[in-house]
Amino acid sequence: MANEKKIDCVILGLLSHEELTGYEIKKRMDKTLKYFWGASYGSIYPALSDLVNCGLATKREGTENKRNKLIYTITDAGRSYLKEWLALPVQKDELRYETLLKLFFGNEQNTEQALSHIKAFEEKIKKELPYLLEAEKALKDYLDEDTAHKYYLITVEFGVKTYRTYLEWCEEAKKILTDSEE
Amino acid sequence: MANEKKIDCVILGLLSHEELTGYEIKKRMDKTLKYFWGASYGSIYPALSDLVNCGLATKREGTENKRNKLIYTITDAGRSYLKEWLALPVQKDELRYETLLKLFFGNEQNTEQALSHIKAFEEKIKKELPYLLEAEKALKDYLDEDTAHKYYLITVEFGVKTYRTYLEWCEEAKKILTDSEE
DNA sequence: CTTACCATGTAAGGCGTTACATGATTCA
DNA sequence: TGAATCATGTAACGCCTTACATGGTAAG
Repeated sequence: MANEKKIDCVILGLLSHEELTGYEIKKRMDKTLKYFWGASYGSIYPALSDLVNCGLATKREGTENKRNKLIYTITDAGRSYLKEWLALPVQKDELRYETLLKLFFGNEQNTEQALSHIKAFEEKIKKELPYLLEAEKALKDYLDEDTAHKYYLITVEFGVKTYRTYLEWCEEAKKILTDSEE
Repeated sequence: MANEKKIDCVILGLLSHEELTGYEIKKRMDKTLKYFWGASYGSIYPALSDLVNCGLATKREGTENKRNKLIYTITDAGRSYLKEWLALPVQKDELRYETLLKLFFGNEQNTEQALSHIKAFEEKIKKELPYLLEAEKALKDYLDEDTAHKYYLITVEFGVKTYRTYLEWCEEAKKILTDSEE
């Protein structure tokens, strides 16, 4: 198996508590993981083939509501591999915010432009925050139903807290720019 | 010119207020931009060549303290290009935290392991925060010296605020895990 | 009947890192 | 004299996204 390819680990993680198709994996990721780990079909389907080739998952055909599906299941080897990866220290946490990049060079543009970048960022966050709050509520209500829920909650809390901080920062950033204008 | 290649824009941004060598560009980025935009020599040097080929920068040889250097200067075309890019809306702000990924799948490992990922994250943040605070102080003290400083301050404030929130989150995350143990 | 969603994939290309290769100078 | 830092690059490779290609089903 290739060394610690993250997309493989993510998929194994998702498969570790239910069988899924490639399409469903993408949906799961778009709903819950996309805040800290994105993936496209172009990386998911090839990764699934690799996992099968390496014996970390198995593939079988299935039919559901008249639709043909390729259902993937994690193997024991897959579970071991996942556990080994989880035990290793984190290699990299990376943040790449183009918004901050453009603001950093704000002196080369006019104040209005910088403000509009901040406002666009603010709107995006305000649009996404309700989904996180919804997830937070659902997880808190059913925390005891599944031991996995507290781990999901931890990651959602990260999102809620940072998003609220982002909004506070937007206010402060706008203030710094408008105060210095007059 | 290739369409909006970010590394080109970053370099032009840095060149927009001083001439620099490739080596110095890397140092600048490691000190200030690395919190939201990283880059390696393997991307910087080729990008510099591209910029010269496209007429967005010029290269000249220079000697300083007995050392030979290749000094890059932004051209008028380079300034225009930078301004155009700054005026365009932000395309993507991306966060990729492997720490959150491993915690999301925490149910597949033991609580101790999950806690150790949180602690490692906490330590990394605690180690970096002082540098941000130092930069914050310096920028606030000399805010009026240069109109660019308020833009730098905005990005540093982003770091300070989010890092403090990260530390609060670490406490909460640890609490969620240990409370559910007993 | 046509739009949206379900479902699976491939190919080309972009973008970047790591490791390698080289060599000068400074400082302890 | 050996390590650290200054300084510039290349090559191989990894990993991912975008766009393309295809076709079935559900719902309005």
